[in-house]
Amino acid sequence: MSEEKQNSQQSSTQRVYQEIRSDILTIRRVPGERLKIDSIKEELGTGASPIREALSLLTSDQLVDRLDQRGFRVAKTSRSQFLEILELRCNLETLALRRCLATQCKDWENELVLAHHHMNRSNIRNDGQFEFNHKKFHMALLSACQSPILIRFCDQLYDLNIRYRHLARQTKEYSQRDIDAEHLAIFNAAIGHDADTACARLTEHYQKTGDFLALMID
Amino acid sequence: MSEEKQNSQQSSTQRVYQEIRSDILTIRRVPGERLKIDSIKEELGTGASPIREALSLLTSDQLVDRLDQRGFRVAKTSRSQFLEILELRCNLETLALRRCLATQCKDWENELVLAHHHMNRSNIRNDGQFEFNHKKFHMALLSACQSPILIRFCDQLYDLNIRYRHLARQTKEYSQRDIDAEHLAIFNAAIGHDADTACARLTEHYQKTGDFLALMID
DNA sequence: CCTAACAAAAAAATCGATTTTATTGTTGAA
DNA sequence: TTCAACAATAAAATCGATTTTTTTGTTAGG
Repeated sequence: MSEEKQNSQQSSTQRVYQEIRSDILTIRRVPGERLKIDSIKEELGTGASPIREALSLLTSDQLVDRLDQRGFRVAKTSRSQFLEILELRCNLETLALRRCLATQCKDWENELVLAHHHMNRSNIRNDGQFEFNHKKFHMALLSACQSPILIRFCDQLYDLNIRYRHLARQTKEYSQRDIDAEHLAIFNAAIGHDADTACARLTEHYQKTGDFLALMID
Repeated sequence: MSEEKQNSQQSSTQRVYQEIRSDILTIRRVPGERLKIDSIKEELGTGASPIREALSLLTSDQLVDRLDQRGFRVAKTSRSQFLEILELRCNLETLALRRCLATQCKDWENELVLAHHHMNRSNIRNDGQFEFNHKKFHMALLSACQSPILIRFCDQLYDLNIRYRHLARQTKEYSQRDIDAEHLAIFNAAIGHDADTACARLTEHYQKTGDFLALMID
């Protein structure tokens, strides 16, 4: 009902933006690939203007490169960028997490509990929402840091990293490891207001996933 | 010669982007102001498409807000955002600076020496390039950190901060304090490979300017 | 065989006009 | 007076066509 309304209200630019964004994050459009306006026009059944605008927006997400007078292409990936993202996430997210814990905010705890629960539920039921709820959980850890710009940076880095997960998945079977336990350890430390442990578990979590993925990339 | 060529080569979108960006950074377009396509069309003598694209690019810089179906406006400023930028800059730039010092790169030192020299020269001669060279100096401090994304974040934050300097300038006389000495202290510590001192001087520098500006904003 | 000059094709960039959506202003009923 | 419904206006969003620019392909000269 409200979804239908939203759908018709949503601008063509937004629709194209979401569509191409999702294609890039899941490697349906591969790194380095040219994004021809005419082709996309046919694919998505829309004019050139919304497409160009959507691609412009995607350049700010660092998911698309704009070459003046030579069109757009999907941003390239590289092993060095993967490691760069990993390190930045560890740095920025622990910074944000520490601030959340410092504020002692009840709303934050509640949000975090729910996010963790939803993530686990998606995982058990395998309802196809795990990716979505996984991001929700990680962002919930940072949500009370009182710094919208920092949150934005972390959000961007999260999305940039998704591509590498998909790249690794293509290469080999992507094991579940014991991600649940890792999440739980972060969660418990956060709820227990133990900043040092929470940050340590968070960076361990990223580092482990990182080591695992790094084997498969490049 | 090559400038003329570049000028004609430069796309209309790029020209509009630079133009509006500069207007926003210097408060010629004030925070919150609506950016009407038609008005800008007349002002800059170009069509709607390049303008919409340029504005889309500016949203990624966080200098413009896009309200779906309701156009664009100059991003608002606030005291809390000012403090947020200040704190993030201290955190991210010291992170980058430490990495530069860790790499022991000769090219970096040379670049830094030149940037510092150019900044001082502009200041003495008052050649109108100080703003430009000041940014160059600060970015030179970070340039060898081996993390393009981190540099990009710092660059964005630098530009976001410019607006607050201009806002403060409008309010009252903007004193030179002893900025030269502060820069020199950072420079010397960096050249001397003293990471702790360099970072301390850098954050002091920002904090001092911050305290000064904070009095005048809001 | 290689290269430079040119022509043809493809694609990007831009424009002007049209369509859609939001905003403003007006009227009339409670 | 106050509010709702509607009409008029203004602006955003989009489209289709045109203009530039780049890329590709071909030929002639060395």
